[in-house]
Parts: sequence; C-alpha cells; structure tokens
Amino acid sequence: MKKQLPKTYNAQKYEDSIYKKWEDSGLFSPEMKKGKKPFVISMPPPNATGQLHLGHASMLALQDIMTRYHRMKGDPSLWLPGTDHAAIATQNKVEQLLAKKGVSRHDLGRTKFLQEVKDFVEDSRGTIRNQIRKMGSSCDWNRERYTLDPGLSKAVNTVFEMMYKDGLIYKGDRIVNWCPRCNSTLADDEVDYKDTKGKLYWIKYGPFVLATTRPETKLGDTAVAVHPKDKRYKDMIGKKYMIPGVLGDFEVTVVADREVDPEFGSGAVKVTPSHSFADFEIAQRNNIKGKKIINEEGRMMENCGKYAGLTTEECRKAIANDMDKMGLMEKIEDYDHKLSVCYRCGTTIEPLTSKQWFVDVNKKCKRLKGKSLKEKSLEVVKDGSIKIVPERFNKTYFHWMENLRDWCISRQIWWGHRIPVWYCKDCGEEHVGEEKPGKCNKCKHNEFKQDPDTLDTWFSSGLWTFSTLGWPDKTEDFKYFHPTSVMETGYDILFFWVARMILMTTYATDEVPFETVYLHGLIRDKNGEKMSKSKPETCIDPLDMIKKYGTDALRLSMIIGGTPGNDIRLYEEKIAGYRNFINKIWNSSRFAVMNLSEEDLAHKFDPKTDIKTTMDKWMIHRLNMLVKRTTENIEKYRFSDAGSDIYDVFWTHFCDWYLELSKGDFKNPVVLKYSLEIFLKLMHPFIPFVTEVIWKELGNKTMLLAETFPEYDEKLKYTKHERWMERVTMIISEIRKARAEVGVEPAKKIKAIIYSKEPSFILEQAEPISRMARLDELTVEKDGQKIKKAKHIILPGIEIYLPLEDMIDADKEKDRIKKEIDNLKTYTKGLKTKLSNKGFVNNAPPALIDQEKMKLEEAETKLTKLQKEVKDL
RNA sequence: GGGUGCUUAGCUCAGUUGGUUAGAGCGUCUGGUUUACACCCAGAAGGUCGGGGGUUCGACUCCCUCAGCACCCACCA
Repeated sequence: MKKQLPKTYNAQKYEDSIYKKWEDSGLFSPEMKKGKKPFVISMPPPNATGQLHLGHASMLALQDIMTRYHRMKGDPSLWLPGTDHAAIATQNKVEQLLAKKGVSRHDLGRTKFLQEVKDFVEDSRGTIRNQIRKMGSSCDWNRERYTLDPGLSKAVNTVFEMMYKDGLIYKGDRIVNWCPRCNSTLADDEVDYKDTKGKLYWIKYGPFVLATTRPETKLGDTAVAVHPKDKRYKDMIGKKYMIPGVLGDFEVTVVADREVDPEFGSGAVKVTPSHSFADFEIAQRNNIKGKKIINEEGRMMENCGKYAGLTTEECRKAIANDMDKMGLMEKIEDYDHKLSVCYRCGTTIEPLTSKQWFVDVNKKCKRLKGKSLKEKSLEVVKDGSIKIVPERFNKTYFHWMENLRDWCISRQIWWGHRIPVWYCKDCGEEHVGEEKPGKCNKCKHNEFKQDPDTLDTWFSSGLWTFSTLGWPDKTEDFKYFHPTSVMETGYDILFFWVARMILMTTYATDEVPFETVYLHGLIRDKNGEKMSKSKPETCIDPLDMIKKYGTDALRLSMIIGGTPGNDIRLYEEKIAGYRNFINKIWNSSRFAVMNLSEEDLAHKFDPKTDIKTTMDKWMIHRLNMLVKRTTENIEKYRFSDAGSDIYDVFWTHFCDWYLELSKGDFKNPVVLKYSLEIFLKLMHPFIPFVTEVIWKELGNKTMLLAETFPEYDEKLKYTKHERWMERVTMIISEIRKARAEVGVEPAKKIKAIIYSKEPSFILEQAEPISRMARLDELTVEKDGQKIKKAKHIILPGIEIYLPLEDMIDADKEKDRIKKEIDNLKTYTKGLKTKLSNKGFVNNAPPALIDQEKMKLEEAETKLTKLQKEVKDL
C-alpha cells in the first residue's frame, strides 16, 4: 500500500513538534572539534520585554540560514541566543505600568522597584524565547545568556575596572544630553532630531545685537563669541562687557572662535557653556567658565531669581516678554530648526553640565599598544580584520568613528548594571571593583556608598560576543568560539551596537568580536513606510502570519527580494505567494510518495547505476549546477539570489518539466526521490520545517537538520543531454503555442511532423512530446516535403508541421508571418552591422563573435524559409 | 551643509567584473480537472531600463550632470 499525503500542507500541524524534536536532539549544540574552525553567530539579543516583531523575524531567518548551512556543511556551528535587559526601555515600560496604578518608582524605592522590574522581565523573557523558537531558530539554548546574568555582570565590572585603571574611564563635569523625563543622560547617538517650527529672537545685547532660539539661556551666558576674522568685532575680542539683562547687568567676555559663522545672524553668538554643546566647546577652547541655570528636571534653578522653578519653555515666554518690556527685543522671526529629543520617549533634551562617567576614546593606551580606542576601532576595519557587508557601510562607520566624542556611560536610572565604584563615607575616596572594598585605601575607614548610577545599556551589550562565552574566565568556549564569524544585524544599529562591540572587544580581549558584519535592511510596509502599530492596515505581525501561512512562508517572504543593506517591503500577498510555493513543494513530494514503492524508499541511490535516461541526466545536471550556484550565493551572503534560484529551478524545471515529462515511459522513481532529496537539502536552511517534514515522509530515519549539504560533482555534468532536453521542451512549447494561436481545442489530439537533422533524440522522446503537446501521431524524419495547409514552426535545425487543414486561416497566417519577417529583418540587420563593424570584430571576445555569427545564420535561414512560405500561401 | 541608497512591465523587485531581441512574482487577458497541486496547469498581452550628455566596437550596467524619492550624519546660535 502506497502512502497518501494530504492535499495541502498545514504548517501549523507540524511546526511545533518538529522544533521540539530538533531541540531535544541536542543538535543545536555544536561539538567542539579541535583543529576545525567553527562557525559562530552571537544572536543580537532582543529586549527581554519585547514582543517578536518583523525586525527580529528577519534577523532570525537570516541567521538561521547561515547557521543551518554551516551545520550541514559540517562546521561546528554555534548560534548563541540571549536577551538584553534594555535599561531605559525596560525601566520606562515598568514605570508606565506603575503609573497606571498611580505609583512612581520613587514611591517604591530602589529595591522594591527593581524587584518589580525583575518580575516583569521574568514573565516577558519567556515570551520572546518561545517566539524565537516559532521562527525555527536553530540556536543553542543550552548557552542562552542574559545581559544581567552573574557571569555577564562580572564581565561588565571587569572591563570597567580595566578601563578605569588604564585611565580610559573618568568622571568629569561635562556637558551631556539630559532627558528630563527619563531623568537620565543619553549618549549622543541616543538623541533623535525632530523638525520643529520655532522662533529666532533678535535681542539687544549690550554693544551687540544677536540672534538666539533660546532667550532663557541668557541667564547662563558668560561670553560672546565672534569669528576671529570678523572685522565688525575685531577690536572687541578679549574685552569684557557688562550686558543689561532681565535680572540686572552681567559680565561677558568676547572670544574669537573659528566655529562661529559670520554669515549667520549678526555674526556674534552668545555663549551658554553649561547648556549647549557648541558653547561648551567654545568655552573650553577659550578657557571660559560656565554657569548652570537649568536643573535635571528641566526647570530653572534657584539662581534664576523670579524665574526659578519655571520650565525652560515657560521661562522662555516670560523672559521674552520681559525683555520686550525693557526694550531689549529687536525682533522675532519664525525659524525652523531641529529639536533634539530623547529616542526613547520623545521628550526635549536639555543639554546640561553634570558630573558623569565617561569613556575617553582618544586617550592612547598601553593595552592597545599605544593606540586609542578610536584608533584601534578604525584600524580593524581598515585592515580588513573585520569585513562589512555591504561594503559601503565602511564609509559610514569610519565617519562616525572618526567623529566620536567621549562616551557618557553613566545613567541615572535604576535598572541595569550598577557602576562598580565605591566611595568612602568618611573621606570620599573612590574605589573601583565588583565587591565592596574592606577598608578605604586612604583613611582606612570601612563604610562605603556605591555610586547610585547604572551603566549605559550598550556598555554591557558591547561585550556580548565574549561575555556570553564566559570571559573573563579562560573558558574552553571563549577559546574555541571567539572571535565569532558573523554579526548579522540591521544597519540601524551599526553605531549603537556594532561600533561599540568593536571598540569594547578589541580593548578587552585583543581580538575582533567578529570577522564579518552583515547588515540587513529594514522591513517596511507596502508603501515603503516604517511599519507601526498605529497603521494596522499595513502593519504585519509575524506571529499572525506564522499562524496563517506558516513560518517557512514568512521566512522566504523576508529573504527573497532583499539585498544586503537595502530595505524590503513586506505585505500579506507576498507571504501568501511563498505559502503557495511551500505547498508546491509539498505536492510534488506528495506525487513522489505516491509513486514510490517500499523498495524505492529503501533504495540507496548510486549515480553510477541509477542515472539511466536522457531525462535523468538532464535533471541531475541541472540540480548539480544549482548546487554550485546555491553554495556560492550563500557564501557570498546573497540569500535572496540563492532563494529565488532554488524557487525557480524547483518550480519550473523540476515540477513543470521534469515531473511532467517523466510521467510516462521514462519514469524513474529512484532519480525522482534522489532529486527531491537534494532539493530538500538545498532548501532546508531557508525553509526548515516543510523540508524536515517531507524528509521524514520519504522514509528517512535521520533528521534533515543533520544531513550533509550537497556538493557540486564534476562527474555529474551532462551538458549534451541538457541541450537535447532543451530542444524537447522547446518543441513542446512551440506546438502548444501554435495550438493556442490556431485555436485548437485543448483536449483535441493532433498530428505533427518534425524534420530534424538529428531525428534520433527527438524520436527517443516521442512519448513525452506527444503526451505533453497532445499529439496522436508524431512523425520524425531527417528531411521531407513541405506540407500544405499546416501550421509551420521553424526552430534552429528543426521544422515542425501541424497539418491542421481548414483550421488554418491563410490571411491571418500571412499577417503573422509578415510581422515575423519584419522583426527578423531588423534583427539580422542589427547583427550584420555589428559583425561588419571592425571595432567589434577586433575587440570583442572570439566566443562572442562566433555566437553572434551563429545567431545571424539561424535568423537568416529562418528568414528565407518564411519568405518562401509567405509566397506560397 | 556633508554623505549614502533608490528610480527597470500596472504593482513589488532581480539583472554579480559592460556583450541575451531586458527577466521573475503578483495583477490583467484567453483557455483548461490531464498519474501531485485551482495555494494548480497551458498560453498571451505589457518596458525607447527617471531626463540629458559623455566614454566605448558595444551601456540597464562605467563617468558627468539634472530631477524626484528615501535614509544617515552635522553644535549654524
């Protein structure tokens, strides 16, 4: 009794159990083979509180393709999964939840609040873990990590201590981006810019008139800057002036600075060092002190007199008003500018000076052999130790790295790695280390207070590739699996994360974190816009799609049609299209299973004896070539090309031609099964579920997951047979086309007479040709008489007559042939000019010239035949 | 202001170092239950490859330029 499979593939029925089998098999955990280079990917850790979105889904698909491919190639392959505590993001989320109950984190206090966050994360971490599984990710769950694991925290503290001792981490009173809502500093790249309509206030400023967007900062001004070469102000440079203000006169120094643009405004800039990055730097260069007037809540400080306590915005209005009354306001213009806002919550950033911890990116350091962090990070990409795909992102990376300023790493939030610095309660001496020190180095006192701040979340994720492997302990894992092979992530976090990993890893381990960075594009909606839940019509939830179309279909829809670094559009019809492909695979397998006997299923394929017919050779040849291309495509990170190539060969060549052709005399179940299995292996990295299911249905006891990826075999080249079969398919297609043109009923069988110089191979394929072109009589001769009242098809070296008698409309035929003649005439004319062109003949490769000559010959033969025919009609 | 990418059939996109009468999927049209599949099969229509210039024997492909779209970076107050 032969087996029977259901008519449609139901992904939902199989996926979960297949995943469980894979996971239980232990094959996701690699075996360390000494001397064999492993393939390693560190999974970019999703936020522990996250829900799986398309960004995750596409990254998981890509990484799984690579991991499965390498595993099948026999490389010890490790894909290490994990989650990130996502400091600010998580804290915000929990704060929002608490706010609904009317509770703030301060009401709870640090300890209780952290417990709330921990509980919350514990729940949601499980969710994201299972969603990662849903995508079919073949990652090693035994090595799963979390950025707040003890081991990873140890790595964080160790690196902090190393950097502190090397003088790369310092505490400084510098200007930082401050989010008054999050109550924390932000790194430069955590600031977003929003186009805003604002005002430009022209104010009378002692001897100057100058323009500002923030009149309230006047209270913190300590200087006026002008361009050194600006004639208008030349004599004033270095002098001090008393400026009338809303709170009385104050003194400013006039300084010269090249950054001032003499063209803008009046060419003079008021300098507020404590609340503007540009001003802070001008002040530093010119040795000017700052005056802080805005506090961490975004409100005016005590030193602002009657304005104290106002928000900056309130103060701006009040001050503008007062200045106007005092006659200090010259004019107010509309002004569009970019407002800096917090990337997490959208609140306006207040730049302010604050005591914070910084990483010095410019300081030369012994551990880096006299280079700075910045120099080292640039070097490893420049010298090719790290390769970025696509290459153009090198430029972006260099530009960012070259302009990197000291990195502010302290955050005033509670959720995260606490800064491992301890202050002596007695003398205030700083001690750095994971553990609270026994007694103070300086005063021998034994009571300490830990720095209340936590570290930037990217400080810990910057260590991800090696902290997850057990560093700083000298573990086997670290020795064997680091540096990792590929970092696969979106280009949007090149700076946030990739650059920081390079910086931190080269410093801490003296190794690069990864050899290749593969940057994928972002998934956009049908209109090319960012997907967002606020646009439910176009926003796609991967989990819904998995339910509806299956994981395999979703994976393909995100892979095919995308090129590295370029965004890709996704919409439901596209996913449905790939679901159809999955079903096509299922059904061709269904067909195969129906045609395979127990014996066939058990048969071990031997190319020497099992490949018999021309058709077999043709199929095997095509497959062999596909194997070659697929391997190359995957190795070169051209996943879309690989996927669509397989799609095409499978559907068109295997299903539409080979399967159909071989339904008759040339049935060879063994080759059918073998071909199908090669396809399954090629497809498995892309669509692991359906291929695994079918693999089992074909009677295999092993798991496809653990099978060997096919290799190109020079011995399986059958170029001649391929050419023959190409003729066969062409004959069939042409007859079908002619039938449609003439309007022969689909079911009606007709006669055909074929003249060919090599009749034998056509004769050999007479049965499939007749069946597929619906012929009841096929004559094949070397040559013969022209047949009247027949549809005449002229192919290179082959002529086909379909004697359809009355069905043929002579006038219509004539028109059609005339049109074709015209086409051919322009075509041959083009070829002739080309071939008589000396430049072409002298410069073009000989093979191309021959090819063109052959084309011309074929076209001319056909042309004369058609011309003769049109006369006879 | 600097940089990057994109512009190819109605829609979404391929087109790898310059050499095919420019390809696919979806959609459209005409037909179709034949040893799996209507989530299917057979056939067809549809493009002067954004505009202009140049290099070359030859340009969708390389260079210049213009235009539109998108994104990234930047302290013009």
